[in-house]
Amino acid sequence: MTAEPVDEVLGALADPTRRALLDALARRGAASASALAADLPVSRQAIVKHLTVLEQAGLVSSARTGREMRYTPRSAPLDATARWLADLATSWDRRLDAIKRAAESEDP
Amino acid sequence: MTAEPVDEVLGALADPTRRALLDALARRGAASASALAADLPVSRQAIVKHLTVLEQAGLVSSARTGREMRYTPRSAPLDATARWLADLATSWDRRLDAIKRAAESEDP
DNA sequence: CTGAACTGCAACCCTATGGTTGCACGAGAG
DNA sequence: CTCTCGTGCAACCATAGGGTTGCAGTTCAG
Repeated sequence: MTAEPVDEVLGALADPTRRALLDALARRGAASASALAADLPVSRQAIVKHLTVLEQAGLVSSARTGREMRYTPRSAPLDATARWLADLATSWDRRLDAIKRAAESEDP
Repeated sequence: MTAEPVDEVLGALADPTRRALLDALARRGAASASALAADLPVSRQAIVKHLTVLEQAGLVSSARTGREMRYTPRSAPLDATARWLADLATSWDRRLDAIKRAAESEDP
């Protein structure tokens, strides 16, 4: 049912290290795994793993230049997920409102 | 740095079972753990654990009526998180744009 | 009063996953 | 040509966390 990209985005965003990584990436604009490893308190390998997850979620894109692997943040999935959340919120509100109104018109 | 509620909301939303649980809850408007256990393919105890996580994230509120514990979905954290994500997206865009412009005015 | 319906606590299992280290390989820099 | 930098792969460790079962305690229904 929810095979949509939102799954992966939420999963990716759930990890604090990954969020810090995205933050560092956005600050630099684009960077390699080794460069990012200098910023964060984890090994380069850990960062590579996180970047893989983020890329699968569409939150970063990778491009090789020579021996370097450059990662760039992608905002589109963020926007999509934000809309998804907002829609879900209004959907809840509508439903709860309907239920409340139904109860009011029956009880008293 | 990110001790904000967004942390917990993202973490809570990352789990598919939890999302299904929220969906069932929104559909019913409000329900007890036992009632929800009938809908989902997991034990009541598992559901209780999930509800605890969701409540800590502010996504549901609980109220006891007699021997029943009734849970209600809360949309506010969803909206807040949606706004957070949207803001983050625009922040990225601004930054990347600035970097790109800077590169253009220097290189050629 | 007795039994059924729900909740709450605790002990446990097991897999997913965040993290590490070590090594081998391709590509520039000198 | 050689040295070094950065990547990629693989094995491995340890904890968090999703899930279960069992049991004791409340609160309502008959």
